[in-house]
Amino acid sequence: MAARAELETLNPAQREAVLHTGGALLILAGAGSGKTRVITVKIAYLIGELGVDPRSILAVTFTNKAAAEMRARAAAMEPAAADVMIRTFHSFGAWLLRRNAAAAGLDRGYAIYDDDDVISLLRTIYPDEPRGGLARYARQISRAKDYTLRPGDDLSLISPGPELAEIYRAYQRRLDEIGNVDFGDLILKPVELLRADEAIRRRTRQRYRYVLVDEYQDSNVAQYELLKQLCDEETYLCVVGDDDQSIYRFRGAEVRNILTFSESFPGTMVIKLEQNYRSTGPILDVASAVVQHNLGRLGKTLWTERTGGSEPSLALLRDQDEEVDYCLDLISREPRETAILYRTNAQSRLFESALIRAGIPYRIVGSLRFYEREEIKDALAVLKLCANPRDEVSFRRIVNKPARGIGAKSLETVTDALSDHGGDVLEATAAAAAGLSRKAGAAARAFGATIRRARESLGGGKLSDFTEALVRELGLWELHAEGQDPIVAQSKVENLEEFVNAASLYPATEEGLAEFLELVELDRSREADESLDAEVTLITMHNTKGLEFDRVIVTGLEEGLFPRGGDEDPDEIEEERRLFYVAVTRARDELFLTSCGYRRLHGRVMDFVPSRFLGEIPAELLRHATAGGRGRQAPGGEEYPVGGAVYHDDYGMGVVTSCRHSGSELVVQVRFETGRVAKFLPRYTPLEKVSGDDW
DNA sequence: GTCAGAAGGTTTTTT
DNA sequence: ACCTTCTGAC
Repeated sequence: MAARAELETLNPAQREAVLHTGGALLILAGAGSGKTRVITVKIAYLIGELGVDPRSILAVTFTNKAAAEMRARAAAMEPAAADVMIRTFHSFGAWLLRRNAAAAGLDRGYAIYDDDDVISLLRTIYPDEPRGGLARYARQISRAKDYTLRPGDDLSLISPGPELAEIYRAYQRRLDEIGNVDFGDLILKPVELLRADEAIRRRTRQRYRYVLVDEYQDSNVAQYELLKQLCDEETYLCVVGDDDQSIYRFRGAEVRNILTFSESFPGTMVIKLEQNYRSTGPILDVASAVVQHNLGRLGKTLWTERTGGSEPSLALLRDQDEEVDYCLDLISREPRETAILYRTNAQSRLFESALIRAGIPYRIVGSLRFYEREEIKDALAVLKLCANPRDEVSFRRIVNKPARGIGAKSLETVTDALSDHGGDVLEATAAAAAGLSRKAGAAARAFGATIRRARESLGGGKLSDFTEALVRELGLWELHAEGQDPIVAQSKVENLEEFVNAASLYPATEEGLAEFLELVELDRSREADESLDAEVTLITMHNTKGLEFDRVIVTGLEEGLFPRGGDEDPDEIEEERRLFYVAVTRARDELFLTSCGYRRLHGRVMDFVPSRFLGEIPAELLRHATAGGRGRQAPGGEEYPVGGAVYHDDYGMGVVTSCRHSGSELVVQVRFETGRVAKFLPRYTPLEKVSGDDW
């Protein structure tokens, strides 16, 4: 269907958003309100009806999946949309840097370091620092870049002391010497490039007259700065997002970007998309009731024409085992597309083993990622080293894998020689080989020669053949094929084959290699088992964004687990509340909530009180389910007098410090003789009242 | 270099 | 509880 016909099927707000021209536009699109549709129709309309050159449109998303979907849907309406620049923020940044490599101080063959590579690089600078410390530095540096901060800037926002500046400076110097970039650089470097180079800035602005941004609530400060650099007074900027779905603060996303968009871009028009096409009314009521408790929001109320629908249900359960039973019971009683949502990945385990036991096929999203597997990272390191012989991180990963006698001592000799060879590890290896032991020297020479020969052979043929031959020649294929566990080995070989296969679309040239590496580094979202169409999906709440299911079970609604942490940071609680909103609005037809009285966490059993979010839902919106599974114990309803003595099997004697109702639950707080204070639900946790005589 | 056992540390993770 | 990382002995 062409854009014009498509327009007729939109609701008035959607149509207004598509037709809007002039100044900046902020589309506040509630969950399930058809925002992707609006963007894609807008792209098709610009091209097909307004005659806009598709090459002058830039559409930015956060995930490759979203970009691919946008491209496909726009092209279905308007074939010329194939020429629109539709990319993720990072991929656009990488493209801009590759295109202006010299001006950005980079080699065209630069590779992108992922988080693990960043830690490895930090380790070369701080060899004695434990991994946890390095990971913290890596996080802080990454966060600093999210805020466009450089080592010389005030970093107190990220970390109080002076040490971060020094670490960041040393890290960046080393990274620049190597000539690679990290994820943060893919945004920050383009910002700096556009700021510093007027000609490139002018050229880029002249090319993109229309800039569209999806999921704007997830943008960070650096991405905002990039938009600022891309847009002049004449650029048409349209951002789409939902402040209530901003859930990546911990990664540097700034809700303020969307909250203050109108001030940042004067003359902004705001259009709200509030009609939801996904969920039933009662489900939206639950979502709205909770998210309304947030102070920092623009405010929007979802509504739907979908009347009826079953009442969302809350089950207060004794523990995880009952929770698992409850979910399986729902699934087997009435099979249909169901997603089991949880806050932390650790919670998936019990569900997984129960589903296996019950013989119910399931799909787990986001567990072990393809590109994080050892064998794949090895193969990637091989290619990265071919692309950039200054890549010390990749060199270190594979130079002695499989073991060929190049130990720590030999490595040190090689890296000591680096500065004499412009950082080229292959040259340094050749030069240092003479100073090594006979065995290490020969091995190092052979390793270096293999990589060098491979680099020289670039220029034709298929990248898949190139990759396989090299990985085999280096002994990595054999290493992984002959692990102790034949099942593991089998899967490793299959992964390597899949990796090689992915490279077959690229030529074995320098450009082909760089392109393939970029694709792989920037698109690691694919799951190993995405083809499996099971009815049951296990997934973290974060991972559900953009997805929808007939039936959703939100599990683990317990204070301390969800929301996580205490009351210290109100912003954090608001973020968790948005996560609840995201989770609930994934459901089309049925919503179930569960909360456990106690659960095993970090090896010990801990008591939990129902999540505050449950208390924020008016009682009439929820049906209270009785527990399935095994029977409950301890009759509820009995009051515990404050000051009265109680006995708990694990904690011993204590005094009641408070006793109140939370929803329909009686919550008792006890201070034990040990000094420990804990809350209990007497309905699930045996808490024996002790008369004064027994003390 | 490899292995076993100890110690440590545990949110979420589009790129 | 569980998984990764560090350590010391062979």
